[in-house]
Amino acid sequence: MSADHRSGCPINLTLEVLGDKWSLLIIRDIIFGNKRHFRELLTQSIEGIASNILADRLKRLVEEGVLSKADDPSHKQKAVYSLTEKGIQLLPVLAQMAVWGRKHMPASEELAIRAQLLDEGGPPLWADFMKELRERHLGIPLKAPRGYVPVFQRLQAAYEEVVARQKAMRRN
Amino acid sequence: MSADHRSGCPINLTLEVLGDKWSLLIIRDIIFGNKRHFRELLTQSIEGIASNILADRLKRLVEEGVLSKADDPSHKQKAVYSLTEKGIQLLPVLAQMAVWGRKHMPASEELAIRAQLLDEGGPPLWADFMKELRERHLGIPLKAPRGYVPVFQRLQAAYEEVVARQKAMRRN
DNA sequence: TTAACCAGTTGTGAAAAGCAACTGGTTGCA
DNA sequence: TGCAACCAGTTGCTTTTCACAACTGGTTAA
Repeated sequence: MSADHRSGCPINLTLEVLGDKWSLLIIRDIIFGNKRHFRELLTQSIEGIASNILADRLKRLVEEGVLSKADDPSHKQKAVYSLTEKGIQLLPVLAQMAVWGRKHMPASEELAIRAQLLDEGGPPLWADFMKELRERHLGIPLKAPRGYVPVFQRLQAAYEEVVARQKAMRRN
Repeated sequence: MSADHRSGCPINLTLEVLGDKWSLLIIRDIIFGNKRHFRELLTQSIEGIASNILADRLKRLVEEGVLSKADDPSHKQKAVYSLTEKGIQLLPVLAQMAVWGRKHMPASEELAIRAQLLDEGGPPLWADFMKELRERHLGIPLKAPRGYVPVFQRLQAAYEEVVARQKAMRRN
């Protein structure tokens, strides 16, 4: 344990990196929303993060090795943020937090559906999702059986279905 | 979702309750260290929490229904903090954070051993541990098979073994 | 009766969060 | 070529939270 840590406890060390109100939300948006650019993360964050805080957190997460930053070849000014393997392995942490929040807090239905699927699928589903993230963020080819529907797509479809159903309900 | 939440996302709601550097450390000490009193949590915290912050967090966690507070019958002034079911169900979150921290951060050996056992035991071990916590904090009798060694005790023994081994190493 | 213990509270300065406006550059289109 | 929209942030400012040390008023055991 180096002198800049409060203790060598694994839980404490995790909290030193992620123990604030925004870092894990940014990672959530990258993982579940596939937000890769500063502007996407800024303007499409439902909680409304401030630009200076976003800039600070992205910098910290890159320094900590949770994210990596690269130039977007299609646009000189665009930066692309990717998860590292260290970042991808935060999925189980996020999944457990989602399960707990859904069960014990007043989650809204359309945002809780992903948590429900993550809960029902459990660790095997998370492992599949992590393989998809490795393909997307690390360029590691995904060997999927024929007919495989990506977890990302299943979560997205379930979310959109709930939103559509809510819209239909409101019309009546 | 009520107006005092930034969003109805389960992950966000979890972070609104636990998204700071201390709340989960307090819960860690209650779960893994069986610290139940203010003074225990204050003086035996390896990270060194300040008394006003501890008081504030305990108050918040009680308000949020993660902890409950009761008088200690053996001492008029003593307050006993217990986990609620909502608090007990944070164990998987803590376990995943411990696993992540151990793997990706410079955890010290004696504090990492618990994380290793939690990792190896996985969800079945966590479920056993949660039953023990229900007995200790909620008074729900634990029906254990004969010869059952509590998870709490196994974690404690493993920790002490590492400490003893380290001490022996230092003598040479 | 006195020293140690109990759960906190108070006062203060330092750090972090939050908001709005702004910077300097790039790109696509007329 | 010129201009509007877009890009990743930065700056200055106010408000809120954190952190440390000292302190409070009461309880318990010897």
